[in-house]
Amino acid sequence: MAVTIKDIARLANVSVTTVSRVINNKPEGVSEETRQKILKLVKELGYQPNAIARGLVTKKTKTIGLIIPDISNPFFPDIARGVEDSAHIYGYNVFLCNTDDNLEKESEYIRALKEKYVDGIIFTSSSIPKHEHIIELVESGIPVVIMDRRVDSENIYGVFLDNYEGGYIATKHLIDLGHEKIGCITGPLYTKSAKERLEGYKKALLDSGIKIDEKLIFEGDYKINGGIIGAERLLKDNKDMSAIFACNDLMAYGAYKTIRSFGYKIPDDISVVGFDDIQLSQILEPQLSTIKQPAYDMGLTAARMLIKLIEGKKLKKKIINFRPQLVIRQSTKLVKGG
Amino acid sequence: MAVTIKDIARLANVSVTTVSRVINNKPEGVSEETRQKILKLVKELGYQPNAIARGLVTKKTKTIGLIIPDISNPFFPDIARGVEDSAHIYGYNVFLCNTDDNLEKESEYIRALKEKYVDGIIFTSSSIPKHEHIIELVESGIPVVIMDRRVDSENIYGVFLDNYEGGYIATKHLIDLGHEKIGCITGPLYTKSAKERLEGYKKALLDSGIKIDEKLIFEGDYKINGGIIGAERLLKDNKDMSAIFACNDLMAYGAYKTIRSFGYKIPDDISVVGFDDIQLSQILEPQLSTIKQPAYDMGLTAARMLIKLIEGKKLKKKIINFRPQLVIRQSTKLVKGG
DNA sequence: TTGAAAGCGCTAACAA
DNA sequence: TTGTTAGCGCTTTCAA
Repeated sequence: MAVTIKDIARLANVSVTTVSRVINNKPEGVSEETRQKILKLVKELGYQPNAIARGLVTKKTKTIGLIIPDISNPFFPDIARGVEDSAHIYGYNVFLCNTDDNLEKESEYIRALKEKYVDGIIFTSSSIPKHEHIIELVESGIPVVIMDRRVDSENIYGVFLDNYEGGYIATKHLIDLGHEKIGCITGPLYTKSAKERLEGYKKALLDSGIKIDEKLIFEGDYKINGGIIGAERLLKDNKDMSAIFACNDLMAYGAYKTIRSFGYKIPDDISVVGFDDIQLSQILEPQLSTIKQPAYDMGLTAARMLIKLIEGKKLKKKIINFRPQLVIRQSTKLVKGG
Repeated sequence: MAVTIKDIARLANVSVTTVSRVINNKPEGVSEETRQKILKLVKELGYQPNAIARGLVTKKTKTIGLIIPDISNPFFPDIARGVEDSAHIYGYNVFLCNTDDNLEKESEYIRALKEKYVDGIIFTSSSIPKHEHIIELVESGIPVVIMDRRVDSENIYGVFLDNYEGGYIATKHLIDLGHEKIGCITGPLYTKSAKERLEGYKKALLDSGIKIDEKLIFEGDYKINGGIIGAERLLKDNKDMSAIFACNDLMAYGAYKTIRSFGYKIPDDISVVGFDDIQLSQILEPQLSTIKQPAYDMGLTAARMLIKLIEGKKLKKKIINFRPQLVIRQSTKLVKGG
């Protein structure tokens, strides 16, 4: 049986109220003498407040939920770390939930987190087509911050990346190097991020007076395999293609494999640009030129927003857009004879 | 104000006890008729049990804590995913805690998790030299499963990898390929895993009648940088070295960089073996031969053990040792002229 | 400065 | 089969 506030009170000859005041650092209402007496007992007995009991009366648990598709997708650990660091600073703990973008699991976790009275939820999902349960979640009154993959709804708080701009600058970089026949391996086009990156790609081409060729566009899956298959298709259909924009790094890795298996060299024969800048993109040979998403910072920011929301503080903005950044490494090069 | 058991009771004209029985699926003590009536109301009103209130009385929260050094270290996401999947199956949620192997943070998280009355904790740390707080944690009565990095104490439950064997088979693989001058970049030697891998390396050499040369051993840090520096030192000091055993994949990546910067080819000039088999080891060029740690399975198993412990079920073994497995890819090759 | 008492939402003896 | 009641450990209102 753990020691409780009652035990302390009894031993100190005071009421539980007084002990509670000391435990919670209420500045007034306790004489310095009794405060010291209580603090001493707390230390001696190793008293630890029971957060469950506290939560029952305050309705606050100092706990948030982080709902993501999959922590083993290399894009999410940095986000998770950012969220957790931020939470830890403010004294919160975080529940990790993996949904695999599965609607049912999303609902399950939302229900479980609500039952456990988390103070707020950070939510990422690509299930855009059917997101009633997200809207419902948001409207249910519990503070929610949406991350990374955009959701349409009024009064939503969110941390996003400008995917359109990312697609634009990735493509622009290739164009600046003289490439004109630029392939694009997109993400799954039911996600907003994939659509936006593709739009950015198209706009960059148009702005440079290059015609959009549907044969140069392949719908991938944000996974390595999509890159493998996508590059294969693109290389077969477009003998004169000199560069590929893979809409995430994982697919760029897949493209690397295929390009090599075709006997081409990167970047001499084919330039490649990725998207995300996950850690290992610097280790690949040749190091991948890519669009950096500040995942850690986004996590940090999302948690900070959420906690401000929880604690009723004013937020300057409901939406914070992070700007992607071009990181030039070794996988892109001037077009041959360009 | 959320709907409570009381509301349901009032509307159904029964006592809260009866409602509680239905909510908790107690098989007896409720007529089918009232059960249906209550279930109907539960649905209509969207009643959700309050896990906090429940936890206060039952002392069970259906929550576990996962304490790891750093989720953004590529070795941990798979473990975390395994833990979370297992937990989810049994109806538990998991708190994610990153300690950076910092003793103070470890203690902080342990305290916080106890205050939140988690039912159990899965703990990973490399802070072997000063692990009184871990022993204390274990003795405090809360179910604990130690993961990956071994701790010495009686009655500890744990899921470990046989690092000694891993070090042995990695080295043996190189010896079998004809290598004799084999460098070793170890992990931080205050960790047991690093020591064991090194011991395995030494034993494999001795078993083959090869003398141990301290100049071929470099103490790294399990990070990319350690691999970079370690390979540099080893290459400079040992002109005839033909292979390197890097005690984790991250350091192997670092070694790749250095080896290339020296103008050597992998595996033609220098063979490299890693340890862990994290996802991206298959993507590197050349693909890394390495020792596979079944991280996901280890996570899965650790959580399953913990939950059995929590629920008072019998455990066959207190310690489960996973066996490492050699995965031969393209970074190892017969020694030149061998 | 201090304390009495109510109550958060639920479970679980025990009684009917 | 059903209900009464106490109590989990804490915060908070109100009164002293």
